[in-house]
Amino acid sequence: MQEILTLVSWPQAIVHIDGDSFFASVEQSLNHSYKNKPLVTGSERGIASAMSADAKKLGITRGMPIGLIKKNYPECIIVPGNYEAYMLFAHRMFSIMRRFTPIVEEYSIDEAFADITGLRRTLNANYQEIAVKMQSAITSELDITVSVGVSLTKSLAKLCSKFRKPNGITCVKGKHIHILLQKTPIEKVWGIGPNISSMLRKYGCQTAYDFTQKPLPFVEEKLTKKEVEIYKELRGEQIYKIDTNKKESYQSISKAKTFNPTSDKNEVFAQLVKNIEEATAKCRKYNLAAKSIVIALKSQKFQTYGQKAKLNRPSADPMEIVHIANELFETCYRSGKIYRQTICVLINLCSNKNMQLSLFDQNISIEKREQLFLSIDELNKRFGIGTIHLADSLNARHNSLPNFNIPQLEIPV
DNA sequence: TCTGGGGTCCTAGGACCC
DNA sequence: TCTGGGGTCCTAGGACCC
Repeated sequence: MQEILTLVSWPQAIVHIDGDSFFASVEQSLNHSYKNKPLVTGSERGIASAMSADAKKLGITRGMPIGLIKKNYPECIIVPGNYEAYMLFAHRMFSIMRRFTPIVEEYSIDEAFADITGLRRTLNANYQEIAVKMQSAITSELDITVSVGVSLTKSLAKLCSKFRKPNGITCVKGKHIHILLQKTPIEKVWGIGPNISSMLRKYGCQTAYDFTQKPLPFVEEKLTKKEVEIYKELRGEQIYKIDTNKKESYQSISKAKTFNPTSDKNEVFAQLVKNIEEATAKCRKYNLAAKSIVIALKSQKFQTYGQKAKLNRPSADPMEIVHIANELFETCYRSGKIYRQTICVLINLCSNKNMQLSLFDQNISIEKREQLFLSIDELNKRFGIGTIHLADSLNARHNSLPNFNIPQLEIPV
């Protein structure tokens, strides 16, 4: 038996904070009449995105169709997602954490890590007390609850925050890590999914502890770099640093939308064009341009057919991309087949600054079009997404006309 | 969970070059 | 024509996350 390393109890202290049913909690914080009631968010997507504790008690789960919830749980409050509010709450949560330490990583909309190593003296409290202070500041100022984990590494802190939920706090120092790991089934480890865990179970690893007791050469031989890193993290060795950089760019941007299954070619293509418009708009928002695109169609039977193409030049121009996508679409689309989703992925993104124009591009028309789409972005921002769109996506929009008195403008490709 | 939407990173294998 | 060895880059696809 190998001993898990940690002669010192706290070589480093990492906090992980995880919002409890975050979207639902924000809705309840904003509207007190929702408190202590079953509530789900996500009506605009047709499935439950998040459920309040009372909704969970009824048996409502993530991904459950909204129609089914309405039918079976008429008492449940159903609201559309309000992402701006969720982001605002997230920002507040992160700033509260930054009062304690500048080393904060915004991991997702409802999760963050913080490094509080060495702050006991400054803050005049032990690590657990610091975590408790963070938690109560968030709860009292935002009126939501969060679960908190503290341990030696990000992977361990994440296990801790999951250990007691909701509104829990779990603090595990080096000499007690084995207890936490023994109570953690292998598939609950962050980064170990169904595939790797079923493989590890075949080698006798039922719990995270069993995994950490395998010799390092075994892990290196049977698994990949990622699992080796997780193995070390679980043994208390810090591999993943806290990344304080804010996310400001993307490797890829995708848009997918499920619709009522149809074999109507024009409608399927219109759905694709709509996705392209939305993806390229996001691309322009971040001053990015795509070097390649992928389009895919998902059939009613959940088979996916995709095609990829390189663009002549990096672009975020929907008219240009629709043109290429049209050719790809023709090779994917099978007449008579019923489709339920189209997907557009912009990949190999680069900055749109200093973009090289190819020899044959007509610079003036490209610049004019860029101006045009910037103006359209501004209008869509002011009056609502889809106020102005390409004529090709009209067939995908008949159910979602905006309800204000601006005529729909369409731009022919 | 008869299955929504948006991401990231890693690896193996092929193409191509010296 | 056969053979050797090494490097880089790209791509498809797997696996996982929230």
